[in-house]
Formats: sequence, C-alpha cells, structure tokens
Amino acid sequence: MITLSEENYLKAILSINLETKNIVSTNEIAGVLNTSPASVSEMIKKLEEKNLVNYEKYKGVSLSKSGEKLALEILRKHRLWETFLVNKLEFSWSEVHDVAEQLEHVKSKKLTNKLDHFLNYPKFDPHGEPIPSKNGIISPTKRVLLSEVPIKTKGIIMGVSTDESEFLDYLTQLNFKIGSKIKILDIILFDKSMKIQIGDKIEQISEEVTNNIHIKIIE
Amino acid sequence: MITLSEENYLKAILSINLETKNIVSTNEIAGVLNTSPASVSEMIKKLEEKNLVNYEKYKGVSLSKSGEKLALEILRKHRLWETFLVNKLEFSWSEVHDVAEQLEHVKSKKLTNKLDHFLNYPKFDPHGEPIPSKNGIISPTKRVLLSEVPIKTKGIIMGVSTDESEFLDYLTQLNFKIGSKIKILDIILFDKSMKIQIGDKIEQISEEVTNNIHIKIIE
DNA sequence: AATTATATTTAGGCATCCCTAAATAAATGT
DNA sequence: ACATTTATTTAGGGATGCCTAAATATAATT
Repeated sequence: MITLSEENYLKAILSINLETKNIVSTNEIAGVLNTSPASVSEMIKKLEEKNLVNYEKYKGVSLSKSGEKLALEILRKHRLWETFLVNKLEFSWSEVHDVAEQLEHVKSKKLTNKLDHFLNYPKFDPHGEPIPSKNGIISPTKRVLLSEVPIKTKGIIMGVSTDESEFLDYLTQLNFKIGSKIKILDIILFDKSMKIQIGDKIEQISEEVTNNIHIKIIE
Repeated sequence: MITLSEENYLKAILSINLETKNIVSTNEIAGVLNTSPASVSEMIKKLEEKNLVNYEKYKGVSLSKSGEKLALEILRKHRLWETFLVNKLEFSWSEVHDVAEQLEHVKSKKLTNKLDHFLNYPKFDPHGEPIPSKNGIISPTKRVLLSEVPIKTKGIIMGVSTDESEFLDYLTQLNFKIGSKIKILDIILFDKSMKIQIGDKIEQISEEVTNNIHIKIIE
C-alpha cells in the first residue's frame, strides 16, 4: 500500500522533473513539500525500498518506471478533478487547487475513468496543463509566452505560469479563460504592453501579465 | 484541526446512535471501526479534550453539540458523494460505499454546497437514506420493512438494511432501485414470500429479501 | 589544492494512532 | 451478597512521518 505522504513525494518529484531535469535534489523536494531536507532523505529511502525511485546517496533521486506510473496517475486525477470543479461545479480557476490536492488521493481506478468519461475526455485542465491519459501519456503542447509573439498573432490561451490568486482573479475579471481566442492588435514599444482583442472587447495588458500567459498560436 | 481518524470516530458514534440509543459504548465503536477497545478509549479521551464528545469513564460516549455538527457534515458529504457516483457517474449501488468513504473526508464547505446544488439538492441518497441538510437537519422518513406490509400495498423502495454486495447485486438484477414503485400482489402464507409487481414485471421474492428492503407506503 | 560554503544524511526525539496484555470496574447469575 | 463473566481502561510498545542539531559529503572560491 502506498501512503498519502508517499504519493505527495512522488508527485513532487514528478512535478520538479517535468519542469527541469531528470534528477531531483533533496533540497528541491523539501522546498516543494515544505518539509525539512532531513525528512526527505528519510522518505526517499522508504520509496527506494519500494522500488518507486532510483537513488544514490548525495546524488539525487529519479522516479523508477513504477514510481513514474503512480505519479502520473496522481497528476491525472488532480487535473481531472480541477476540470470537474471548474466545468461542472462552477468553481473559478483560482479556487480549485487546494480541493483538487485532496481529491487526487482518492483511490479508485473506476472513479478516475468514469470521471474522465463524464468530463468528455478532456486533454487539458483549466490551467491549460495537459491531463495524462489512462496509460500515462501526457500530450506535450508547444506553447509560447504571450509576451513573445509578434503583432497580429492569433492564438488560444492555454495556461498561466503562476498560481497567485491576485493574478488569476485579474484574468477572470478580464474574461481571459483557457480556450479563449485572442488577437494581438498592437504592441507598445515603450513598455511592451499589448492591446489584445478578446471576444468583442479590447484590453490593454502589461508585460508583467503577458509574461505569465501561455498561448497556442493558431494563425 | 480534526484528523481523518477523529472524523471516523465521530461518524461511527453518530451512526450507532442513529440506530440505537444516545449513549454509545466503547465496544460498539470498536466493532464498527474494526479496532481494539483499547484504541477507542484512547481516542475518546482526545475527542473529549477537544469537546467533541461527552464522556464519563465506564459510562459510554455521546456526541457534543459541535461533535454532532461535524459528524453530520461528514454524513452529509458521504451521502452526497454516493448520490453523485450513482446519478452522475453511473456507478451501481453496490460499488459506491468505499469510494464515498474516501470522498467524505475532503474538506471544503464550498465543494459540498456546490455538489449539493449540482445534484439538485437531493433529500435521499441512492440507498434511500436521508441526506443531512447544510444546517445539519436530517429529515426522518417513516419507512416500513417490505416484509411487514399487507397484500395490495403500493409503495416506493426507499432503501436496504444491508450492504452485502451479493444482496445488492441481486436487487440490481431484479431491477429494484431506490424510487422504484412496487405493488404487493400476493403473499404466500407458507414461507411469507411475496409476488411483487415492478414495472410491468412480476417477481417472486423470499422473506430473507423482503426483510431487508424498506419502502414508503403510498397507497 | 586547501578552505569555505552548501547540500545531504544520520541521530535522537516527538505526536498520532494503532496493537496486546494486564488491571480494574460494572454487570450478571445463583 | 458474592463469585464470575464481560466491558473498559491503563501500561507499555511499534510504525509512520515529521522535527532540530550534529556529522559528513560535495561544490564553490580563492
């Protein structure tokens, strides 16, 4: 049996190595999980005994095949639940994380797959992050930062790179949602702010904001 | 903060005193939770310190106001999730219990209330048990055992009194569901089995079965 | 290459929640 | 009422998962 804590460690390792390299340090894990490095060392040993990670003292950790499989299942559940909360229960983006963090630990393959079906097999969660499939395949998206595209670009908002709720609330206010179609009408050279068309509105947003929005270019 | 274990104890105490009297013994709790009486004594003391139960050594336990409130919230969540699983995800009766047992511990008032709304404020769960309201009111149903009603009675199936999956599966096979309308066509004096009309079918069921089905008489 | 700084691990402890065995209180039978 | 049975509590211990402080390995600096 795998414990809740162990699941959180696997998830943390996966999420670190999705954004950076394959080998993860004790310190990074401690940072993500808000625990002490000492606790991490301890837990890593337990995970190694269960063959969920590969580990060499002082050299860092990587997920084993079965560890990665488990971690992807948790990530899948997390993102499916987030999708459920936003699409079905009308939660807003900024509220779903903590709840999904709890729901992701519910153990029932049947539940996960029925939920997937109920949601109509979504490929992306409300933050635009890909949802791993039943077999653990995570479709990579080629996304760019909104701040990096040229004038006249059309694209679909795919996600954000921060979870700060002030930021997310601001986006909600602007009506910027995952899947929203936007067009860059103008880029102000002086401060790199952008005039953006969304629906039939035009919004002016700063570089601080465009720097945190990912889009998929469609034209 | 209340722990998962504490929640399970509160829930156990509530469920025992819903079916029997108000004061619950250590042994009964141990029975429900599959733990040793010694562990129960220990935990009860912790719950008393948190003012969640009233307790006198050797005299048994009862829920305090705040303990009852918490227990009702957990029961509410359990029954809402069961309803969700059956009505939305197409689980069958007999499968939902273990999953709901996990989901009931997810902490988010907002989630519970949005789920309630999403399900259209159900009053009864798929087993026919009443769902406590937001303010902890649990609508009592005057139900009778199917085995106790006279011939020609019409009623609605409201629930069952056992969770054995063989029994539940048999009911599914007979197409006996919560809310199903039935009519007693005949009662065989010899073995008290009943001829029952359900939909446009007629089924013959034994006293062992009628003894475990609750109905609400409508005629 | 040696020293200093940083990262990681080990050691020793604490809280939670479980256990068995022994002690004690309450209930029951005669 | 007293002895016996049953219920409950106390005592002592184990696993998990966390902590701080100390020890040790690795990385960085000069």
